[in-house]
Amino acid sequence: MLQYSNEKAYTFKGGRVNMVSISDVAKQAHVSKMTVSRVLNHPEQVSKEIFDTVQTAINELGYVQNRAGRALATNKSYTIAFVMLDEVAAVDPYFGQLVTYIADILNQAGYTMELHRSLDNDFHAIDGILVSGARESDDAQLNALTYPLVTYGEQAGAASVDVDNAAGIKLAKQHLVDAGYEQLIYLGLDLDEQFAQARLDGFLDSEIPVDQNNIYRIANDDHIARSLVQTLQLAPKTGIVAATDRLALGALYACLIDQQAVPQDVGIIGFDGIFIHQMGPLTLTTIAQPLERIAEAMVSQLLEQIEQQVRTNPHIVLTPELQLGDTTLHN
Amino acid sequence: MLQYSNEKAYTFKGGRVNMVSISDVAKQAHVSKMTVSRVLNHPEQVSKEIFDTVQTAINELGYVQNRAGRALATNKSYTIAFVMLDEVAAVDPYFGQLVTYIADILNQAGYTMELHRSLDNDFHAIDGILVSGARESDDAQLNALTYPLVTYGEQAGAASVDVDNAAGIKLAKQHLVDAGYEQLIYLGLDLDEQFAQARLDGFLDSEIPVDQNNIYRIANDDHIARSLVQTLQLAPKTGIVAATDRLALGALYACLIDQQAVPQDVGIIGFDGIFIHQMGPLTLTTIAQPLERIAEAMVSQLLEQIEQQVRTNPHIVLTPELQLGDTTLHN
DNA sequence: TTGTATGCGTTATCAA
DNA sequence: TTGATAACGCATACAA
Repeated sequence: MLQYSNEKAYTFKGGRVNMVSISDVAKQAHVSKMTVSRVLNHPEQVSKEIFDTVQTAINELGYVQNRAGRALATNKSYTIAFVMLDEVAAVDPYFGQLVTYIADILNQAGYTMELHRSLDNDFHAIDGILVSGARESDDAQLNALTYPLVTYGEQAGAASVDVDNAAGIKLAKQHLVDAGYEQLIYLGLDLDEQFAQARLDGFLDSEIPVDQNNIYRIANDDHIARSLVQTLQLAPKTGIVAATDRLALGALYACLIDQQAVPQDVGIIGFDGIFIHQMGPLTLTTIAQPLERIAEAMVSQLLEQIEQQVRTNPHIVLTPELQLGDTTLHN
Repeated sequence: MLQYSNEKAYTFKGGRVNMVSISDVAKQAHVSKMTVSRVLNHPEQVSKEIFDTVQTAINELGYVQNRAGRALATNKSYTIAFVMLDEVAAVDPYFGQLVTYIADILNQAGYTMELHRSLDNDFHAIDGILVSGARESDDAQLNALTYPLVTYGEQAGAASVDVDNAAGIKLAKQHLVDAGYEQLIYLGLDLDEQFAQARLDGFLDSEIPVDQNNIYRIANDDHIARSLVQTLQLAPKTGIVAATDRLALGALYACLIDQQAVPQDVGIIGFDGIFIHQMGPLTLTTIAQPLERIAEAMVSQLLEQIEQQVRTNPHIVLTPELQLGDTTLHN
């Protein structure tokens, strides 16, 4: 099923085209290579006249800096590795957003982002590493890395950026109570990971007492959540706190199928706020992870380590925000 | 809301740690630099004894090749730029999968993948470019690039890999007819893009005649699709062909709310098969884009250009596949 | 089979 | 303010 049609074909002379180097620019501008280098890196040290001459030459020749040469000379590559250890199938939409934000922010700072999917390969020519989806079993490998490093999610022995998961769930509870829901149910994850535990802890927080019998822990699957919720006898004015938007969506389906009025009789609030919350028959009310702020924090912490040439291990915690949708009552 | 706790802090001596070079290995193994280089690049030219000695030295010292040095010497960087021009919010889950496949495949081939989000920045130190989400307005910029280039989706003057959208929709029609649905409705996109037109063309294909009055074109939004379908009088045994899974999901919501039996009375089939199709109360039957094959085709076509040092413009078309779900009747 | 000399493009150092 | 020289780490060409 392949269609080939060679309309235009030209060779890349000598491997690549456009091999204008700093020497070519220097010749064209009748100055030394160093002067050209200074125009690029320390323009304040160059006289206005020469600066203009060199700039003109650069434009005329279409000179583009060769990063390999610079990397070799400066021992800096202006490249950051983003290592994505999560299973994409499980975290899909979140991944796309995070990687995009990080790439954009790094780009603005003059860096390039490489994408890696494993810690096993050697890293070459990078100035630092960002990691998402690391587990405890990755600790040894992470600690063996000799690069500036920031992880997403708490990690021993490494700088990290994380969301305050417990605070997020407390926010969710408060919102449901404020909206007049009287009985709270928790649809949680049966995962043995730190964030899952923290979200459960948030639900168990004593400020708003809850009934231990109303806590369920299942896999992060909307179909399973739907089945579970369909077995429950939901009293009027029930508020469902789901540990993820995906679970919340399952609860919503259950209500829809069983003719429960959402948000009048049952309120549903999810967690994450990334794509999935808007994929239901109703837009979910959710606790939104501040992905852009997460990306910014990860990058700025990493660049600080690079600049200071010191590896530090701060644990930066960001508070998620309530994002109103159509599955809870509110003004 | 920041918590800092510096447990361990050490400096990166001289910018980075671990600056073992080929010279250090050579010294340790009592050979010349060239012999070390050969062990790495042409092991067959080296005697077994020396090979082992050098390998031992490499392991002992923890030597990692410096890519900048190699790039400078060989004029190859073993780095590919993947330029993602799509709006992430619109194509979210698809993007995550594609970029992941491409990164993995490139990695296996010994390449590193950089992620870019614009064609505006200069590209340095790359061997080739992959592009997704280009529009006609990007043609000029793409043609100005002097690197080996492959785009996803048809593009003038560049090699491209695309899905046979018309064939996919024809597959969908055939499946619905085979399943016994008698009246076909098309829920299409109002976009002015090539793929949207191709999918419509597939529905209009004369092999299975359709009624022009049963064609609707809207934005790619499940809420809008739901509203639209709710206004339709769906005769029993109606088959809905949706141009995207997101539109199909909207149709499914409409049926659910209006108590139409899916798949018994109404059959629904989507297009894309990436994440969204499994996010509904029922798993969608869909025409799945072969993302992994797309990624493989893009990479292999690009590497071929790089190897041959020739820019060619084949148009590679891949056929999508029917993926059965719970929204159509079948055995 | 192994070693020597040279150059890739850039920047830092030092001298003018 | 500008320029000459050396160095970064590696691989190619050539010599031994």
